[in-house]
Amino acid sequence: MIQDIIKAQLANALQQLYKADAGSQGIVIEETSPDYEGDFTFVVFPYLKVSRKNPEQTASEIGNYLKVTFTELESFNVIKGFLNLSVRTDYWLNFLFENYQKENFGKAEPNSKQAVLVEYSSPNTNKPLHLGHIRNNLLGFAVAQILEANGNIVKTCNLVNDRGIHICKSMVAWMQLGNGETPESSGLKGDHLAGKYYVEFDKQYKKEIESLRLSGMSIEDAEKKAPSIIAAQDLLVKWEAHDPETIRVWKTMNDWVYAGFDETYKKLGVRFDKFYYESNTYLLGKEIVQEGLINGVFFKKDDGSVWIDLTEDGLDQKLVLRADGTSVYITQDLGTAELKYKDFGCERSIYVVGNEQDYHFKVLKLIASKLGKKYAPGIYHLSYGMVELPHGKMKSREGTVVDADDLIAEMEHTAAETTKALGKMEGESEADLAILYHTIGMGALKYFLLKVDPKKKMMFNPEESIDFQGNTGPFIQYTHARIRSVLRNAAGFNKNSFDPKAVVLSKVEKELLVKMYQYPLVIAEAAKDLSPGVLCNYVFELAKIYSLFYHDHPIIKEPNPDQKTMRLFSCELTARIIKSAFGLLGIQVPEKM
RNA sequence: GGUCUCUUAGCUCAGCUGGAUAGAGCAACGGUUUUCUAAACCGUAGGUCGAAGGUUCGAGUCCUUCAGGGACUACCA
Repeated sequence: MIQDIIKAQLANALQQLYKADAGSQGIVIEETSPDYEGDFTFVVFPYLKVSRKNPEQTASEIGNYLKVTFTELESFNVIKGFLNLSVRTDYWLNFLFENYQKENFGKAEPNSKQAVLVEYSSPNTNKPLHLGHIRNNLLGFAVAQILEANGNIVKTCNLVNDRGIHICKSMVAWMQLGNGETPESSGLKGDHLAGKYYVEFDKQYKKEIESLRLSGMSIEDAEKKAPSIIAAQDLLVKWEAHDPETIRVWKTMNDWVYAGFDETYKKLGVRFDKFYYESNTYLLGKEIVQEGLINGVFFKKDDGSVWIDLTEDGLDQKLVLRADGTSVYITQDLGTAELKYKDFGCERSIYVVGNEQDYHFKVLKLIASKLGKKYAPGIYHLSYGMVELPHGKMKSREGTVVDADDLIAEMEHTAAETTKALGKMEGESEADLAILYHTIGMGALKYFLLKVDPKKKMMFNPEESIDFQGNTGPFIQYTHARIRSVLRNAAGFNKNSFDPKAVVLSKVEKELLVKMYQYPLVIAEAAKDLSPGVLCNYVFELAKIYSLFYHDHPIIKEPNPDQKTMRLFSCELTARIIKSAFGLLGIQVPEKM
């Protein structure tokens, strides 16, 4: 990379001129701001102490030194303490020529880096997926893809929360009110059917609490004594005792939900290497408790419950095993971590889970490391922010959710309307159009969710539809479609005649080349930060520069064959990068739209 | 109460380990199509980066305090 060469050159210059031992690692250069002439900028302020000259003199001195030693340097200019360096045009043209037809440009050597396990999605099986889950799924998928492109070996898994009191609530309501309703008989998708009874349960439960309260009971008591909740708790006990009828209903309902999830996952385009089910893992972790007791990490209270004291680490005491010997959430997760390590052998393990569980994962990692687990340092909670509506957080029970399937359907619908209104796709088959609408609708939705920093909470207003113009998925997809159209029209053009010396680069043309040159670095940065947003920003900037280039320069009609070739190569590489980057984000790009 | 976190244009968001005059998109207003796809391009307007101190050559970025949001602080998962 040219950046490394520049840094080495600068380090050498500082050494020779001022005897400053910076080492190329310590040198920082940045992209020159567009308002100034140059490609890269070196800020000399930190080195005034060693140069003992004013900023301008120092920068000029370094610039003049580089002019002699650095052959790729075209020119330089100095403004205050900023040394702006321009790289020779040849360098960028050679880059283009060498890479324009590389299928995997930007991606690191596959399987060249550490193995990583990414756990994401992890749904509850009592209700359908909503917008928050979509964010989780897209993030998990994109992060896995990005890590893979970065050279990591990546495995993905999904820990399905298929048991517990919330599942029993749906079951109770269905058993009492369902009259044997099934997805077939109701025409409802399985997960939506289960969700319907989850809501039914809550309605009935609330009514019961209300009437108990009217009869003089306190709220706390009413919440515990309401017949519905008692029924649900009974059911949980029966489930744990493997009562055949309970297990049968549980299995039936869960299977409906899985069929529903499967459909939604397909529409979202996410996949998993392995599914874990909590019904199989919820008893895990007890051996670890024993282990911790033996080596003194845990302690037992008089009632028999087992705890860990994390007060030294600024946290509280935390229960790891109940007095009756049953495990709690953290116990299970410790056990599951062990299981995952056994299954995949990944020392690095990423959990894509909402930021409401920051505390839990802090504790998990801390306990694992106190237990001396090899995988403890590699536990990483990719803590993403909630998706909020104008009224606040989404709550399934209260029906204030943006349903995943509804939203996907709406996005496809809007894509169809917009496409029809533009009228460019007339004559295409219905089947092709359906695929296109899905591609564009999902492109808009995915880009919308992925472009914001995962760590930050984000706002979604259902009243305002997601844009298809500007900084959006469809704009970038459109840029790709446009390039493909140019390349189709240019088919048959003889690309052999390419003499770099006969080419002149305009400002935009050069900007485009420099932008494309950055792609490998952007993948590495996105992987380092586990942030698909970095990639979104990059590909948007690329598409913008391309659009300007396209607007200002003829491509097919360019008379100079070398210039024309250079432009076609630029088109080709831009299209490849857009397709590649969007691929990592899980977004398809159309040939026409 | 304690811990964590957020606050940048009317709205939604960028801003890399401190660097030049704080950037996009949407919304508003005006312009560009006999020419390779106008889901595009160009322009105008819009900001005391929540507030106040501090650190230094330099702070949206680091530190402190305060204000206002949010999350967590379950023998629920």
